[in-house]
Amino acid sequence: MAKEKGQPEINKAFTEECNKVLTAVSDALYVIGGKWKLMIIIAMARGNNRFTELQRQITGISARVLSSELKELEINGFIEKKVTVGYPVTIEYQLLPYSHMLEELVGAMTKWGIQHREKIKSERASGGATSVRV
Amino acid sequence: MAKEKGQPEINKAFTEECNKVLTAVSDALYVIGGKWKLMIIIAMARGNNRFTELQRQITGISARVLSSELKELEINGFIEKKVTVGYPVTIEYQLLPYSHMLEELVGAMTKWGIQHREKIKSERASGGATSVRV
DNA sequence: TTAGTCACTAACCTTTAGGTAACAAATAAT
DNA sequence: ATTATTTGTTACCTAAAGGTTAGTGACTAA
Repeated sequence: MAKEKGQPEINKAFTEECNKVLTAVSDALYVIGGKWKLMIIIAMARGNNRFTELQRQITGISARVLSSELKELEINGFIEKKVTVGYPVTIEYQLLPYSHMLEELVGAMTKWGIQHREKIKSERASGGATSVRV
Repeated sequence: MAKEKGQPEINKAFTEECNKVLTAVSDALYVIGGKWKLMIIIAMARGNNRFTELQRQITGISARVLSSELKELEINGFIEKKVTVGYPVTIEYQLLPYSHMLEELVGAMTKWGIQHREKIKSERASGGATSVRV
């Protein structure tokens, strides 16, 4: 079937565009991948700025994990830790502008997640098992 | 500071919207999270439909992982395995329509990933270490 | 005949993400 | 005086993700 001998320059352009996208997505997943990073940013964007608030809003996260994720987010320039000296000392985390660049991504993911849940629900309702053939 | 005594109904609306988004994102991450799922879908959308093509296009993935990820993608309705009987038997994977609903998400992630890489590069160039202050 | 490709699978191992529990220092509430 | 809350840290452990190596059966090319 002449394998990849035909249209070599078209193939190459495709491959390059593909690599560009793959690299970008891989980069993104590297910093915001994992179970919690986006969730923390989402909760903070909705006014949860204290450690305990975050722990309450994000069900299932433990103090240990929240603490280490906050540190990573700070190192990567997404958030800032603000310590207000006084009695008592209060600690607040603030989103930095860089976090807002994630809004489009979060929006797209939210939209997809809602559609996905709908799909699963309607599949359950109509008794359609997730098909596996061959 | 009257903590959460003021504006209780506004707080509640915020919390609920927040929960909705958190649930949606969590649902999305559950099915398309991880290092490889999106990458496979991206490569397939660009014409890589054979096992070996995918292995070549997606640098770093092993046969074992590719095989198991393809199975999961099939179970979740993203792709389909097509076996063409003949000499030799050929096996092709096809994206199902459901995969195309990920396009917006992939687009947003690609865009962000590219911006992120630019940011890192310019930080490196200007000698700015990723700041950590307490 | 030998070597190579395709599409995997099995067995095994390492790494990392994340969970659990306990503790701590300070202040607030009863 | 005691108990609870806030904001974590530390040590330990498990489970899941993913990597490595080898091998298979069917075909193809040299």
